Amino acid sequence: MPDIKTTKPSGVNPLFLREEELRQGIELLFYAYRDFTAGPDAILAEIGLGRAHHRAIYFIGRNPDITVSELLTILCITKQSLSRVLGQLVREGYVSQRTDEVDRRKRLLRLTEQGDALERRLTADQRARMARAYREAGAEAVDGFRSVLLGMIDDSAGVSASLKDDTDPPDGLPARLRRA
Amino acid sequence: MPDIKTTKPSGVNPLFLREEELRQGIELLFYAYRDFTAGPDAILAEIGLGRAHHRAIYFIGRNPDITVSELLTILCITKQSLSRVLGQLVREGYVSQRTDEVDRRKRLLRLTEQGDALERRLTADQRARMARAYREAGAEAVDGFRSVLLGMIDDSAGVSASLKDDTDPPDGLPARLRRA
DNA sequence: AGAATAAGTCAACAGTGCTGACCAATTATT
DNA sequence: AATAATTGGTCAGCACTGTTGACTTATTCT
Repeated sequence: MPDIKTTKPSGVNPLFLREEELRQGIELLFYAYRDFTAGPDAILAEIGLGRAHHRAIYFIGRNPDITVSELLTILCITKQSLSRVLGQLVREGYVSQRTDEVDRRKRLLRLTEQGDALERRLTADQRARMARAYREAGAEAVDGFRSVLLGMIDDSAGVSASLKDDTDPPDGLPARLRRA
Repeated sequence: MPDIKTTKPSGVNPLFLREEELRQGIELLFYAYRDFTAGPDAILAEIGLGRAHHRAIYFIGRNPDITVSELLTILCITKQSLSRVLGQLVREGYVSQRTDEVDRRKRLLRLTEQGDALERRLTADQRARMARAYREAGAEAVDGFRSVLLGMIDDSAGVSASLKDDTDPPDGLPARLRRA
């Protein structure tokens, strides 16, 4: 039976070290996400919205004139799930829709001023937290943070602009939305 | 209007760079978490469980003989929410409860063999993903990843063993569960 | 004895995923 | 011109997971 206390000393079971290292990563991600969403969630609850609304608002704000199907690609949820959220945001004046003149099937989404105000209020919380963590950890750590997270993302999944920063989009998506 | 393509060249608006940097971090976290939970979720759906069950199973497996209130501290949910999930796990044979002989109010939680098997199956997916990202990014990046995530966690919130690795627990929690 | 703690229970509600079955407008294909 | 594919939307129902609020039961601490 392997001694569970031989973590620090050198020359012990590397498989155990690896396992422990991975589990710490898993837990860090859980805790960070838990605390990362708590702030916005509290604000959202006050105005009768939820986390899904925040996500939609965030990515619409980040990608003005995004279409519904592009948003679906990013969020990885069903059209029906998004529809409920988006409909509510439009009805309550956070998001505006207009028909694309080139392809009149498409609805181009934008934040209204009210939507933009809410987006800033919600994300301010997260930006502050992220900024604090970046500042405390240092620039080098930030690079590591980003490259590990990037490696965890499915290459086939939808990703918003400028994360996987290739020279230009080789796929069918519009310039601001890429896959990899 | 600021040129959105002047990210790389030096000597441009540092506030814009900072904002962009923070937003990329926010998005990376969203995408990573989205893809990180997708695998286990699919397995759980097959057997009629959800993500909350995974969390409970994970932390019980990680902290054998954890009590209900300690688990609540980690998960940051209400007793009623946990009760529903935990009751189901006990009824379906994934988790065992026994009374603490020292303080007979406490219920010590453990995974059964079946629970342990499910835990391994669920987490295997996440470990593999984490391992791949670690391997691709390198040891130095992993350190950065960890220190940034650590900085994002509320110091006052509940955290499982061995993350905030002080010499020993200065608070009222048992040795294996710490706050910071 | 009385207060505090740990756990559990019942009920109701809200948010957010899902499937399945449709409809309508528009565009692309043959 | 007819047909197919795409884009967007809707309604209904269901499951999971969080919330409040109100209580009960054991057990331990003061």
